[in-house]
Amino acid sequence: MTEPAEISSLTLNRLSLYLRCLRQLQDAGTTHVSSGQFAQHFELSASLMRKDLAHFGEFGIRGTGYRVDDLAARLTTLLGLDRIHNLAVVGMGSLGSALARYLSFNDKPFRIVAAFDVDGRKVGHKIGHLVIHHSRDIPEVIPQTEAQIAVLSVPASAAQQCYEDLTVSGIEAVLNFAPTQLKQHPAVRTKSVDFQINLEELAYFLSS
Amino acid sequence: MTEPAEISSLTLNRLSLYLRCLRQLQDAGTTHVSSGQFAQHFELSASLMRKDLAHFGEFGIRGTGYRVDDLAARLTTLLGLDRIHNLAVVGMGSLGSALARYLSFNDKPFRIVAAFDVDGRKVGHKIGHLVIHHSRDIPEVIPQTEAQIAVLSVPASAAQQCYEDLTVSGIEAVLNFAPTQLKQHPAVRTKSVDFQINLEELAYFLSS
DNA sequence: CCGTGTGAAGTCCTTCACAGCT
DNA sequence: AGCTGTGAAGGACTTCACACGG
Repeated sequence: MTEPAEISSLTLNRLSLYLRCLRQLQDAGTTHVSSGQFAQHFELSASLMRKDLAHFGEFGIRGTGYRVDDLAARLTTLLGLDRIHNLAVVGMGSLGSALARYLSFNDKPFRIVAAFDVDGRKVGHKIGHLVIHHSRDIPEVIPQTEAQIAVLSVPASAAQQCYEDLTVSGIEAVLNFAPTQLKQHPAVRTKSVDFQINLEELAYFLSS
Repeated sequence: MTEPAEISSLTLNRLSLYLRCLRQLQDAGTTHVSSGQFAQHFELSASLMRKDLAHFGEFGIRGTGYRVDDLAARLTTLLGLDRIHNLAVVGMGSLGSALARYLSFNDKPFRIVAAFDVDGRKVGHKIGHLVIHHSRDIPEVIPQTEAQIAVLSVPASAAQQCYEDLTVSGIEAVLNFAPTQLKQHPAVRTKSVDFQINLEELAYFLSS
């Protein structure tokens, strides 16, 4: 009813999605919405949305629906997006730089506090106001920062080593972009974003 | 037994993953592997792997396991990765450029045949040997190429419009990187890679 | 005897359908 | 009357456990 027993990834990801959609409604000036209208507009499931929300309590008004501002605010708090989370980016190749740039827009609840690369030509240079450290110094530098989450955007061949350096440096979570199956550390929450596998899935269904 | 009834995304994604792992074994010189050894080495499930493969036939030898080369070859064919698939990249910002660069390594079964952006300073310039077209010309240019899959890496605000232009131009599949819920076209297979939502999931579980 | 291939069991996730609140 | 919140039904995915082939 009130407290998260153990919430599934799928539900959590949808909650993020709902919040994003609610913000679109806010921008459009919509103040109230029912689960049915919401589902139709964004091509989602109304009953699933209600079930997802039910994990955390009651958010709506029977007979009326949901107040957009209220639901958005409550989801923001619930997901912890009213706090700033500090990130370390490991691997400042083109992907790492793109992610860093994207995350540096400061209306977001994420802030980059450390950057690493193995390339001697990049080390010491600045990206924004941030010095790039050598990857070998991860265990030394991370504890001096408040970084909780690491974004791992190194080549597949270097990913496992970097991952392990991060785990010993006290990082709490890792978002991996390297196309490799990491041997996971149980105390570090780890997710992979694997665009290659998604592309291969699409390719499978093509006619020719 | 033999023919794909209707294969799930989850199974398909794992098949891609198995193939990737098998290639690591090939590089290490391993010629034979049982599902148990494989699962232990890569932290996967042995019985699930066998079930996944069972969708497509029999691949192993009872009492022995799998021949690495053979299984890798059969998965490659099965997933259609022995053919080249042509891509269009829409949105040549830092993310689109990073993806383009990554995909241009030519041992991969993907080849970029068209690139688009709205930025007048980029249009007409070349990325590698490829001219960047204006996004408004998508419906005109795409049919002249053999592009089957589009990679959509534009800002969220432009994603829906670009998506629709792509669908009318005859694209068969879209891999969306924009953090927005697309209104999907039924004839176009569409997947989203949403790194923001994954990051928010990690943030949820952090202590402070 | 070992490991695959596979029905059956179990678990997790989604949809249905309706009681109850507004 | 309309819509939420929710038990119960249904479906999808994973794990179990063992018959069978090598």
